[in-house]
Amino acid sequence: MEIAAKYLPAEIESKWYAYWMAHRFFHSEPDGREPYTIVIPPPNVTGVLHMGHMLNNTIQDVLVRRARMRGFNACWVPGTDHASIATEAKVVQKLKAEGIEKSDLTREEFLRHAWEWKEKHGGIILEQLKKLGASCDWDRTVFTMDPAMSESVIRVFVDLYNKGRIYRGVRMVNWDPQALTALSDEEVFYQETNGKLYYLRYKIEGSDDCVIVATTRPETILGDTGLCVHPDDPRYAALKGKRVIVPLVNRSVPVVFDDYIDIGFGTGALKVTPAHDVNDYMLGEKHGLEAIDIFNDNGTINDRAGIYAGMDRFDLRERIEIDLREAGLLEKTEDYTNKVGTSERTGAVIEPKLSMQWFLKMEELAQPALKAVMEDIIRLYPAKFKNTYRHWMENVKDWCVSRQLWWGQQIPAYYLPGGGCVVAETPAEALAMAREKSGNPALAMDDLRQDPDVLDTWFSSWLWPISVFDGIRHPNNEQIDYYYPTNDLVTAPEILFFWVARMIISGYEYRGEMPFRNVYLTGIVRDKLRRKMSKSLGNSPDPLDLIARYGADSVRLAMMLCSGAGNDLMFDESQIEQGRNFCNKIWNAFRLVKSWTVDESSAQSENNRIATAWFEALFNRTMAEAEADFTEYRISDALMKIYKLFWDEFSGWYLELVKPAYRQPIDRPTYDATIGFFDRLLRMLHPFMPFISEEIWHHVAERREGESIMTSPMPTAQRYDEKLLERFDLVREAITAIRNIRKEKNLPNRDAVELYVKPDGNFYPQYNPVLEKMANLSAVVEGRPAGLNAAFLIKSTEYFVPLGDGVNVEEELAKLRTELEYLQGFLASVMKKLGNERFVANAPSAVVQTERAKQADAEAKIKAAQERIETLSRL
RNA sequence: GGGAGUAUAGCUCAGCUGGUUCAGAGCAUCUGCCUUACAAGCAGAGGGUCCGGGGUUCGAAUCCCUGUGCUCCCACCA
Repeated sequence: MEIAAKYLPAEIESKWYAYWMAHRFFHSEPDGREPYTIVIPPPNVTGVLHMGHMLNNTIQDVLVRRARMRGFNACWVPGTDHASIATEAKVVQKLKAEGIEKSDLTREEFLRHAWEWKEKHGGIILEQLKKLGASCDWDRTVFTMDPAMSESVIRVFVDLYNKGRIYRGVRMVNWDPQALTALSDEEVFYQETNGKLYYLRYKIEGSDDCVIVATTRPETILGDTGLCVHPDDPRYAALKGKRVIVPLVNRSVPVVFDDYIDIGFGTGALKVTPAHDVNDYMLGEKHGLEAIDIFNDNGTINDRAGIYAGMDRFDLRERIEIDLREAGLLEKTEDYTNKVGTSERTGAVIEPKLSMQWFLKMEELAQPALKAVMEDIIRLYPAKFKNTYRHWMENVKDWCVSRQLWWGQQIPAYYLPGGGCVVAETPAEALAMAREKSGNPALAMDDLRQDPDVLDTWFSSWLWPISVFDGIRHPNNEQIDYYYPTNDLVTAPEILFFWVARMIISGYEYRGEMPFRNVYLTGIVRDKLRRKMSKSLGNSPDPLDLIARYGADSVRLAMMLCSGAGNDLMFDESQIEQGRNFCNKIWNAFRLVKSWTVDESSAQSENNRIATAWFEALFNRTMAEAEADFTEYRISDALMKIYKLFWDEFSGWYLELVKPAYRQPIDRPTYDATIGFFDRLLRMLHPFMPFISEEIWHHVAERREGESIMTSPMPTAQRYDEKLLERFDLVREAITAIRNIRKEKNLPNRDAVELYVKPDGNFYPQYNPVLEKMANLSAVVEGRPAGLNAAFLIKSTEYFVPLGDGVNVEEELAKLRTELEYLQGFLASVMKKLGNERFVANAPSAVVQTERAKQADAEAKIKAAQERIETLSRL
């Protein structure tokens, strides 16, 4: 059969993915085996695959496939996140393009559009994961707004409310006066804006003196309820107990003292407008100042601002400036640039606005979660994130769980007509509670008003490892009992707090147990300029395009090769080329082996016997090293070792060693050993490169229908002959040295040369067949050649390659002398160390031993060099 | 402003409790080779003030102090 000289992934990938799906290899159900569970960090339901997903999901797939091959009942639960902010924004945008404003729709109408959008786009990202080769149990696909999920979320909210952990409180939100909605911090852009700093005069009550206050927003004086200065500021010491008059408004407000104030900024005096600035709000809380909200939701001024009512906020600023100037209350203005928050959606300038929000008390809940990580019950990889984690958990703030959106789980709080509210899982329960609470049995559902806000998206995803197994609603079901706690979580460090920490908290609160044992924190995928890859920058390649051009295995390999845990990944397409080249290498190694014919009668040659024994040992050593890497989640290191094992050792040395001459057959034992090695190598590679390994695995031996490399057992490290590996390395050194001589002396590779050896304890003649084949020797002769020669030393063994004419004796001598000089210097440094009594006394004996060995080694080499100089000089 | 991390070859990184795997790997570069599996390859080679400055020690890439650069998280300055 003709086999393509280059690996062509496209057909092979779709063929095998379909095969895996048809045989339900990804599916898991509880059984007698030990489970291995990963829950996917659910991607945004309306998102598309980006490079971060590629990295993240490749790692998960490597872990899952490896666990599956190691005999675990592996279960990787996929799903998507409703991502209320991002999805709602997209739906709003889409509707806008159709000429529909969100404000024109009822909540129900809007949600219908949103669900439609979700149905249309929600599956895309999961389909993309399949292209990558992800072995998720697709039968278990979950969406954070599935009825069961939402029910779990609501149940938890009610439970926490009943436990007294959820409360309502006031908080500043970013208000978009154009979209008439609150925005999350992520949706606010801070832009450098040229504005003015206004210096206003506040009259001190009962005096003609003034305090000058600098502000960028003079219009907010309408909401001023205080003036604040630093307690240690000598300029304002006299203001103790005084009140000042707000300009134009003529309101008398107290002067308060707080070390929040930056004495050096402006005049060191701050006007306090609790309703319109976050910091002012904090000051107001602290000092008991009233909050006067002067804005309507659309950014115009409300009735509390007296004569200015109805004006737009920017018109008001100009108007106020004029009025202040006329009243002589404006000291001066200065040009000033500051950062102004604007809406990502509408571009409107954000108005900080007070609003009622729902909060979850965190401090107590956080304790078990803090402890679990600090005591390594849950391990973070890399461990450096423990510090960051601790810092956050020790200073955890209450979690604002309400969002002013429609897409998400609506908060199950119902307000009574006469004030007060009830919190219940269902409207029916709420009604019953409301009737009881109000003492009005006639109360109807329509009399209750449900809180319009939805829950923060993280409030559903923090339950993810439990809720995907329905463990909130049915805490003792078979699934959760079997799969929980999960094993590994793979995610980005950016969401360590938002998501990981909170999952740990909910795990302890709702299962009394950690949600996962290990957290692998990936790096961030950046471009060559170290910029984070993002859609807005347009610097992210399309992952599907990369897969189409290079194959999924190449892309997976590229992601894995350069991504130690927690290290950012500087993405460059050349890395994928490296992956593709490796695929090609594997492919061609397979082509070579496939081309061999077997001679059943001939016995295994000595050369082949050594080769197979050597590779057997090397395979086991590498396997053991890779296993050790895996236990520490050093996945890139493990891959690099396997990569080198295949490319350098198997292809470069082993195959070259056993490769028969052109069109010559190979003996049966060697052929079988080679196929066996290939089989095991493919299985080692499979978690990283599932497609090509499956394809070739089906070619290297006869397989039955339904067999798959992904369900075959992962080889395990066996005991191996270390001595053999050490000795073989000496042979390889000799071969490299001979190749060097050939290159230096221009001895063509195809011309066989003789090798002379002065055998000693470090020379093993049984390996001569290897030497002969790999270095193309005509013979290995004991002793020293008569004429001119090139020599080298390996350990204590001297080797010589006889040379014809054309050797420059002077050049050789010069080279030897510099080498001798270096050796003598080296010996001197070793002797100095050994001559230091404190070193000999204090250093561990092993260290002293190695120094003595260095000494002996150097002395031997010096002796050999001197001898050669003598012989050469005589010529 | 508060906190954390990091600095090693041109690039991306290993280097664990100080001591022969102490200066490493992969990629890139350079030099030979179209050698019947693979030029997406083979064989070789070069490349470093381990960020600067102090200290501890017989001994420091490794531990301590300090300066500088970069990155991230949180809070964002009237």
